[in-house]
Amino acid sequence: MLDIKLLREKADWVRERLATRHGGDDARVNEVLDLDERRRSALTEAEQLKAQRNSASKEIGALMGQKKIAEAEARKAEVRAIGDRITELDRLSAEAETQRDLIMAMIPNLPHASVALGRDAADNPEIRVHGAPREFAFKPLNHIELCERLRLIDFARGAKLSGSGFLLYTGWGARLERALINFLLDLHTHEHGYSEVAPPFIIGEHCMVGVGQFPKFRDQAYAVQEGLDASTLGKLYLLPTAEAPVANIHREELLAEAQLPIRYCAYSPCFRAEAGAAGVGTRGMIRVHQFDKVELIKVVSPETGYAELEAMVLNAEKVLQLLGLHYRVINLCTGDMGFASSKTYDIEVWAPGQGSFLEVSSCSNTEDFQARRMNLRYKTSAGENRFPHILNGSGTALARLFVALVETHQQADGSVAIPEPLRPYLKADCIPAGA
RNA sequence: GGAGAGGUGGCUGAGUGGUUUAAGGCGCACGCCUGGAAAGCGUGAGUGGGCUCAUACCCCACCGGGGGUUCGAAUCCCCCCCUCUCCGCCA
Repeated sequence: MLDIKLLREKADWVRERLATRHGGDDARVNEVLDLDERRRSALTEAEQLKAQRNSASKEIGALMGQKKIAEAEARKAEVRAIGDRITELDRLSAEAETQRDLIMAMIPNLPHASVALGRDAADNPEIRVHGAPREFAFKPLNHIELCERLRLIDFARGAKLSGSGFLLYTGWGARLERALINFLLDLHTHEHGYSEVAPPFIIGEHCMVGVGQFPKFRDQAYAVQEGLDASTLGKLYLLPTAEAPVANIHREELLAEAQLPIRYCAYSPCFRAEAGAAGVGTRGMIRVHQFDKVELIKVVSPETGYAELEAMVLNAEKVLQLLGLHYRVINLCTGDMGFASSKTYDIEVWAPGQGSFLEVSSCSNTEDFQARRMNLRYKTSAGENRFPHILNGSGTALARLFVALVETHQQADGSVAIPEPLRPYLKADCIPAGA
């Protein structure tokens, strides 16, 4: 949510900034300003009348105390008329406010000044590259072939259980997934200073609104209902990312400045309906309805927000470095950024079997956009209440990391070598070919 | 799911229709006092919104949330949420 005061005071500038991003050019700024004006004029009049009524009621109380019943009754009749007008004005201002906030909730965040202008993914500047694609002395297999040969994933039975887009990890595959989760959590908690949290996987609608998933992307979520009781539908959702519950941990709170910075990491499965994406790259494990992810969340002061973002990207990159993977970091241009973000870095890992980069992490500073939506504030030592910056980043997504790992470290004999840092977790230095 | 008890400021705890601008206490900040402290005394302190150049005044709202009754609601009525105790069910 943008600051309504910013819209009032710098409407033209806001419109300009919004126009640089995808979906930002149809933001209904004028409508918001009009509703805001209507709200305030009704509110101001209502408040004046309420002040009148309050003092009149006090007088009536005094008259009653003095047993001047007739006089009191006369005043009552007077005030009753004011009451009707107040009811009407309250209705008008509440209506305008609801409408205003409904539209405000659909307006995306403003891009940070350092973000490159652009239309889409083709305009994303590359920030840095680590390593190089591995050269193979044999013809490398893609992850689907590898998973089938090594029985890491049973694609057919996964689909049999839940439909296409759902994976059944088996044997070494299941163990590798679990090893990766533990490896990531340990790395971020022990080496990078995050505290681990384990959130609910089913979350309230307000959490989705708080991080900006709703109302815009409601059709991308799985809604749950209790049994066949349709009246419970729409209240709870399967989380699309741990960002949704974890960023909301301190919603509606007023933190002390000394509590910042807050750094959380959390493992969770992520559920995505991927509505409209059916048939696009649905084979294998690159785009699925459920995948595991370790998420990083920070709540920090605005002064440190962007330094914390840079640090977060490095924390995510460390994962790929330790696993011996080739990757690049890109900066999403204005036209390619997500709804709630002011600045986003994506990390893409090289997958030899695909011959392409796969997005395994997206690190964003949402500035005060999410904090405002969830009413999370902190009190400065000077006593001022401010909205903190809220950052989120994948550290990292698992399914695609799994793909890059097995495709990159496959051996000529059909086995998959396990990078040294991961060995203690898998309790093995390779996934054997004959498994 | 059933029965009961609760939800008031940073904490505690009064308040069942009108000097309550939410008593009192604890804690907090500042000041006085003191060689310094404690005690004591005094002052101050919440959140959001409106008006505004103003973070100055003034005004409105806020006692879990939302409706209602009333000239006036923390207080009365209705619905919902949460916490606790017991029962049922259950990993």
